[in-house]
Amino acid sequence: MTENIEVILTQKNINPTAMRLLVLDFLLKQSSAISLTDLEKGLDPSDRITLYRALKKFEEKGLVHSIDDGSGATKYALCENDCEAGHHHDLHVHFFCNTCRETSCLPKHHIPQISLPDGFKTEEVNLIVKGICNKCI
Amino acid sequence: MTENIEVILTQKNINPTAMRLLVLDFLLKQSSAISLTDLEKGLDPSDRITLYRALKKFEEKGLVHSIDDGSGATKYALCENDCEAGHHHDLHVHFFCNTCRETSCLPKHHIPQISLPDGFKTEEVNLIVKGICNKCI
DNA sequence: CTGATTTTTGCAATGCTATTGCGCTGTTGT
DNA sequence: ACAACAGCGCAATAGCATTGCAAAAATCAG
Ligand SMILES: [Mn+2]
Ligand SMILES: [Mn+2]
Ligand SMILES: [Zn+2]
Ligand SMILES: [Zn+2]
Repeated sequence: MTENIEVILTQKNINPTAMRLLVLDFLLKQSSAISLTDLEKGLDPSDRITLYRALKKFEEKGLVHSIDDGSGATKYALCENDCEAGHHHDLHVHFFCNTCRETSCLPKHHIPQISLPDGFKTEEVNLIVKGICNKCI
Repeated sequence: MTENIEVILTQKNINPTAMRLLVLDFLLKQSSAISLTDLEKGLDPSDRITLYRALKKFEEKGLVHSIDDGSGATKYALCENDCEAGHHHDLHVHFFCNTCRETSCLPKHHIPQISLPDGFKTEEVNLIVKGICNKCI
């Protein structure tokens, strides 16, 4: 299975270092998006900055996308496989649960077309729905 | 006109202090949402914390709403007149210009209904569109 | 294999933003 | 005048993001 993880990194042109294998392994086990602090706690003891740079590298190479859910800490989650280096296609809704404070990707839920006033041009859209998740009902 | 500003505060049950009159006056002059730092610079020399508490009070009383546009600093803008203390109705789209970095309310552009998976319940929606604004075309 | 080069890593340090505590001040009501 | 209270200014703290730099590890060239 480490083999498997290594392949994923290599296919994305990411040098599969020990630390990166650990990070990707951890990400694969998550059911929701995680913050850098979550990652740091999950892989304790590891250097926060190194983990930060691993996530940045993954993001740059199209392996993860970052989510600003308004909690103050950026969250990270694996991309669907159609993302490429420098260009993400994560145009889906993100859900933040006000109870368990977990952030989830809803890849099946695409962001609807947003009409804008004349002269405005859309480049990206960030849609966060906050409420109660299915586990907290 | 100071009279006018004072009335607005009083109607929202906000004690019209000198500092709050200045803050509201400044807010009324803006064409886009502003950060605490913008306010601080605009009203220089004023104590940042006092301004912060003025904005928080305004928000609590339904006079302004805060916007998390992903820039790292919370932005504030006056509410449409239907907001009340403790309950905002600012379900409109916000636009962040990647060029001039200004954040605008688009009160005419309501957030569409977002469908969620079974078991998820919506409480609020934050929709930020990023792109080029009409002044920066 | 060995020295040079590039990549990763770990740690220190910095910059912002948000938020709270607390004492001083100025206002208000008795 | 005095007590009670609201508002203000300053200090301090906490958390997150980001960069610089030097040691360590992996890669490459001769
Ligand atoms: Mn996502
Ligand atoms: Mn708005
Ligand atoms: Zn939940
Ligand atoms: Zn603009």
